[in-house]
Amino acid sequence: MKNITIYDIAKEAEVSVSTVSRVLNNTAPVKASTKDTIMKVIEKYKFQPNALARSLIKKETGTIAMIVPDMTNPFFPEVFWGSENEGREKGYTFFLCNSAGEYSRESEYLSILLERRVEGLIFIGGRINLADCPPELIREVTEAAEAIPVVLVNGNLSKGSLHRVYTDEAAGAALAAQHLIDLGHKEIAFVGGLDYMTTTMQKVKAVKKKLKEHGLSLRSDWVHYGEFSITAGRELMNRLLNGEQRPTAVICVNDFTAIGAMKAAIERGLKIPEDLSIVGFDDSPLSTAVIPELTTVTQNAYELGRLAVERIYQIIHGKPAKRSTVLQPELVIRQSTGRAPQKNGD
Amino acid sequence: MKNITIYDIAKEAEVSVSTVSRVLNNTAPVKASTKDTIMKVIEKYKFQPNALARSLIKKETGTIAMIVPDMTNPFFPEVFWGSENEGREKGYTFFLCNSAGEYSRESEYLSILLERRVEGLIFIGGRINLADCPPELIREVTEAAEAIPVVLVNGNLSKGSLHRVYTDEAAGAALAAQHLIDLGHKEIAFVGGLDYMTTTMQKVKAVKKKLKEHGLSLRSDWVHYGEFSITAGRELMNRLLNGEQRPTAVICVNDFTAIGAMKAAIERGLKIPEDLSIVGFDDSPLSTAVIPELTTVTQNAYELGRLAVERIYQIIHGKPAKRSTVLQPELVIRQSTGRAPQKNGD
DNA sequence: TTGAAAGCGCTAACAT
DNA sequence: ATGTTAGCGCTTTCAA
Repeated sequence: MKNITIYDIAKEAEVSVSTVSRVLNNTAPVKASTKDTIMKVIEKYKFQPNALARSLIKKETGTIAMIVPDMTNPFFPEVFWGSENEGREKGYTFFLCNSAGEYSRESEYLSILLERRVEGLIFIGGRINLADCPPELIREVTEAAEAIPVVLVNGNLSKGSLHRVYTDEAAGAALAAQHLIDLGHKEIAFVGGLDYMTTTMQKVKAVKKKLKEHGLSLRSDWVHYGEFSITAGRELMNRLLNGEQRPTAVICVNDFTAIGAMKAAIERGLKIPEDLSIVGFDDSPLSTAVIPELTTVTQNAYELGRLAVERIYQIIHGKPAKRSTVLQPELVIRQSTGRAPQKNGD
Repeated sequence: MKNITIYDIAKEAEVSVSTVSRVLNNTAPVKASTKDTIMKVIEKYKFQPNALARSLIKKETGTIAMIVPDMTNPFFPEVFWGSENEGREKGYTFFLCNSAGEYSRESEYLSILLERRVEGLIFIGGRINLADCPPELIREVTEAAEAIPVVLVNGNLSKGSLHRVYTDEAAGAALAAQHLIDLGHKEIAFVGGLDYMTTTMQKVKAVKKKLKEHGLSLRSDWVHYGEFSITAGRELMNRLLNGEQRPTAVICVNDFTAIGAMKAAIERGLKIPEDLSIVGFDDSPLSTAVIPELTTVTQNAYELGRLAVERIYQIIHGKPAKRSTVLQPELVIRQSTGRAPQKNGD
């Protein structure tokens, strides 16, 4: 069964292809009557113009791609949702590519997407959070950015030469620390996150700084690095609680690890927040799903995604666009944090 | 800056375009030396062949699309992940389209995707779960299915004429009911889900049937319909608990509502599972995030997605493919269910 | 208001 | 082993 084309429509409507094209895109006035007959034929055959052919000549595909590290962390679907919702109105359709944390997949997708002539690329997670990203991996991205607009979400590469949209994670971590300090906590720990990722490092650094400001310090044996998962949070928390002394409050790298940490603590009979306060990061839907509800730092995932698309749009249309946008996080105080327990014995 | 094409490469390498095409696709033997020089030029210009032009002539785009209702429910990202991971190896890139539950968006995407000549379409949620789907909405999908392979995940339309992959939700609900009955529960309620969606209806029906088998019945004032969210679960549970009598166990339409229900119960001072048993549905990551961990029914989200792509692949390649595949769910018993409380007074 | 014709960048016969 | 050429399905000058 031959595919039906604009030629078939033209022939049946007894006009030229250009006229059909004109009614399809209403790019020029067409007599109402001829327009009518053409529309009839189009509907009769349920003709769908081939977007590929159109893109080929117009050099516009109307597609944007997003590369993410992990769809099971609700943070990323929410960023995607923000992007898609913003882009849809503007006529874009979205490719979603999961790297599963493998840099080789990122590379693979990078080249596939370039071949597909996506008009913009949103990169989140993976190599752009590496404290020390191999030059080759950086190069791939900067090269892509020479061909199409690339926006990094919550990450960085090559010293800020690329467009970025991000939350000030350090400020968020400082907020969390300040909150705990205000509650009288002096023994504060940090749990979760790989130590070679900037997401983790920035937070740890900010917590240290904030504690220092108040004459406190972050004990090195109270910093436990690891994955970003619930399981990891649980394990790391157990390790922490196995130590000689235990802190009265814990700041976690994200909500997943915070929940894992909460579970570990509760399993040991600790009461939250009476015995131990816990702060998460992301304000994902999970944070209100647990009991007690999690005190956490907002990441504005939706807004990050939305802004990334807005930026791409500006770049495509040659509008002035600043290279980086910072979102200030906020602390959402819920039930997992409370006043520091009184010291009596220990 | 002119786009660099296969012609530019050919000219610089002093060969014809066909030879370049040959090394690009290694579709025919090319002398090693010429191949070398061509490769050199390709790398020199970082030439990326235009996938649109290729697709146009080959009539293959290497793309598959998935239409989902809601990215914030972790069930859907997991289905997507299953699809993408299976499809990536086979050379497919994925469009992800969120309908946000609006049928008009589904329609819009349907036609956009057809124009983009995706090679397969995975449809999940939305209209395919409607007990009584308007003919027009059905027609749009069946028409799409005439052009490309369409697979419905956990839904149905037009009496099984379309390809389907789904979990036997009724069997899952029966499993849940049986489990509660085995624990001695006689007063069982159902919470969550819109009453005009098949996901909800099938479950309610199955629970009723199972209870009947055991000489029990599902009181109509113990069935509370609503959205599928945590908030809805909470509200509906509150409504349920405001009733004259309360059940000893509740089956929820999904994990979200189950968690909402759990929260409502706990807020009222009920102990789970001592006072009240709760069963969820989906076995999403949430189910192990909460305390107590949720007893739930597996949906095999990843596998559903994977199978959908496998099916599309079979259809494209003309291999025999059965029209529908059913996955049998399993009950995962965790901490939110326990023996029915002893009646003494009330 | 409409038509003819030249491409967009590539692949695939068909030649050589 | 390599080159020539005719499209794929559309948009867009340029003419009429």
